[in-house]
Amino acid sequence: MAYLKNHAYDIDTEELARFAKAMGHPARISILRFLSSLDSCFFGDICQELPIAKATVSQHLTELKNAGLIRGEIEPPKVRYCIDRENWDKANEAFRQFFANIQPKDICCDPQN
Amino acid sequence: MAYLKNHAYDIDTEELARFAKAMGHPARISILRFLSSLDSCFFGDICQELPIAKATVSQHLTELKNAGLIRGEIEPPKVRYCIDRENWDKANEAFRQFFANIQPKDICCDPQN
DNA sequence: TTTGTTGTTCGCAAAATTACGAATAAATTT
DNA sequence: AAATTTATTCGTAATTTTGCGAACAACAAA
Repeated sequence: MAYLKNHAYDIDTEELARFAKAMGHPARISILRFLSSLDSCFFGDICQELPIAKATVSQHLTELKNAGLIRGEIEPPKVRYCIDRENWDKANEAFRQFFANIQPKDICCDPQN
Repeated sequence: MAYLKNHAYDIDTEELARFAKAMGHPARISILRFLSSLDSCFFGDICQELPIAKATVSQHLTELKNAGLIRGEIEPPKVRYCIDRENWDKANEAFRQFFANIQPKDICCDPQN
């Protein structure tokens, strides 16, 4: 549901959430792992790696494209996909910073620490 | 929708996707940022930070708990929340490895590189 | 021109997500 | 005992997500 106020969360938070959301499904993690393990490949190659129908794979690819994590270019009659380097690095940095910002361990409340 | 086959994706992929999914909403990123900036705090403190109703905050906290990223313990009549260090580190490492596994830049297909 | 290959889009259904106010539960305070 | 504080749960609604098969579009090959 869309918020009435527009900038309810700050830009960095929204961006990190968008990257995380795009990665929030095992099929999409699989696609990203596969694509990041090679230079590029065709839709059909990705399809073979996954236990789901091609229509569904296509949907997941669209979501990853919308999040900026991958690119696709038509090479008739095929479509070549690859990681979008620029945004991949951006996402990497966003996650890195996010996790790095935690308080030092010795002053955390958690009784198990 | 649940898959018919059980182990359709490997464990690491499922785990990373679960962490990512939990982080896939700006309210939950905000909660995690807030909690990781201090040792611990009460539900009410978190609520004040967010532009949504307390019932919704409670739901988001439950999701973060289910993903293992936070903990909550009752201190009547309040509830104290904090980051789950163990799983936080696990998630950090999972994301770090995920992004690190990409092929070197010079052999990627992307024409913009 | 017909046929085949490749991948997206359409139409649909089931389930999950996000959100809220009201009701509830649990404990303390008055 | 009644009232207050704190946070969760319930009930409900709107939207999004996930998934599939069938239909479609675009191009190549026969």
